[in-house]
Amino acid sequence: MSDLKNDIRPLEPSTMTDLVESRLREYLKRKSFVPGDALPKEQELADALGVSRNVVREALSRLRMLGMIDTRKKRGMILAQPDILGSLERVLDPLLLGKNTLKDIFELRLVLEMGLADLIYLRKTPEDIAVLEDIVAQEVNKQQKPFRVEHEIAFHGKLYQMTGNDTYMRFQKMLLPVFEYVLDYEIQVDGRADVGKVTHRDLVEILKTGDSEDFRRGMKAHLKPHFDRLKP
Amino acid sequence: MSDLKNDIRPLEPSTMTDLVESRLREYLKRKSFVPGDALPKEQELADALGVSRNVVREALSRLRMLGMIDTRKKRGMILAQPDILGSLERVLDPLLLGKNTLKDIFELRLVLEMGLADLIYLRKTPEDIAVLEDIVAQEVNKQQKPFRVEHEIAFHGKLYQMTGNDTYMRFQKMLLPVFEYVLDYEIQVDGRADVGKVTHRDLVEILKTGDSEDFRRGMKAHLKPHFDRLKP
DNA sequence: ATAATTCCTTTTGTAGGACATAATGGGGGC
DNA sequence: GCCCCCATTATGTCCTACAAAAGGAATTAT
Repeated sequence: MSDLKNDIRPLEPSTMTDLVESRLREYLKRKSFVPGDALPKEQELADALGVSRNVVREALSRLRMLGMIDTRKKRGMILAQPDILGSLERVLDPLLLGKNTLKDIFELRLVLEMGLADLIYLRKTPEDIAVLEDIVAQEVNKQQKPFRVEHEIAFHGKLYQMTGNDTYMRFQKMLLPVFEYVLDYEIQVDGRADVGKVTHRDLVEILKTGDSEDFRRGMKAHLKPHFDRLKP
Repeated sequence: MSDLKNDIRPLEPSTMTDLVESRLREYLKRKSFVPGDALPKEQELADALGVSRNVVREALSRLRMLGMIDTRKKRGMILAQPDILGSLERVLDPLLLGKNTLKDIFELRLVLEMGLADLIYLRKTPEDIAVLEDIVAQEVNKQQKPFRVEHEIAFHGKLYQMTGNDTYMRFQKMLLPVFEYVLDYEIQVDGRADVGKVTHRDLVEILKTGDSEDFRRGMKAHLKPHFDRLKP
């Protein structure tokens, strides 16, 4: 279906800024700059490309937003390590995304939850378990809606932190608002807000005694209501 | 550790362009525009914000890159549906990323592979299986390096397509180059390039006769050499 | 009267110049 | 030799002007 759109690009009328942006990106790649290297000045780039400094600045502004370059007055610009998720963050607004994308992200978050098991069993420590037990201990006090969500975030957030994978954790955190948004919508439509048979407390118990397969099965059961929502 | 960096932002010296960008984003959110709505003209925005059109244009250029807005001459600008992965694509260059991020992405890709099972068993069709069998049938002819990679991509790509989740599929496709890059590096270092005990052919067999748990176990075995690389 | 064409208006895209600002590196003073 | 101050310089911001494209209006032909 939309498979084609990945192979052949929609051919949008590109402006000078677009061209300069891609030329700059290509230039950075070709010269194999490493983070920290100094880049030519704006005026030099403009002259070399045969465009006005204005256009160059618009293109640079984009790269700057992505964190690919850092600029400081007088020093000029230096290549930086882009924050890959920073750009995602700006765009991940439930209100801006289409229905299909929202559905995709909902599923993606479930996939990420299921994938926790392998990494967690590779890196969990007794201290981590203690923190988790602390979190579930406070669960009983927090049954109302705002507290429940807060608790969800604390628990699952800790799990992600235990993977020792920052990117993974941040990515999941960014997906959460979209997830909650879709959930709220679905609940408004069909009314049910079931909760899985396996609780947070059960999951912690599995972490202490079971293996990664057990944990994954437990997580699947914990998330079952969400999986049941998925359409074939 | 870098947990703090998510709660309190590094306070970078923001330029007018940065401010305008965030103001615009906030404005779009607050007015709850829907895709297709017309936005004020550049000059009006500049006047309202008390900055030059130049600054506004730099900010708009960023939003345009993210696909949040579309502009056509005379018509003005309209809100568009951002392509959430488009921005990621621009930044996901193995040469630009730090070592930690590369490692994170390597792991993330493994997590995504493990998560295939649930969605695939929800949506696979007999036709999909037939295509997969076709792909593995050609496996024998392609053992040399470039062909092997191509075959890997064909097989795993088809699996992702079977999830019916476009975002998931594109995301994985983007991660692949990074994955291969890390792999090449690791192999250069320690020389071994093992392959899992479970082959593609085995996986297809499981798809035909087993359940999602079987498939997941099979995938884990298939990816075992990669998992073994992970450090605790 | 309707349809097609042409012209006009409007808004974005690009150019070029000017000046403020801040940080750096060197020169001068102690 | 160390510290402070200043000139230099690259970026940040503003302004003006004009080209180009695309809608809309007006005009003409059928």
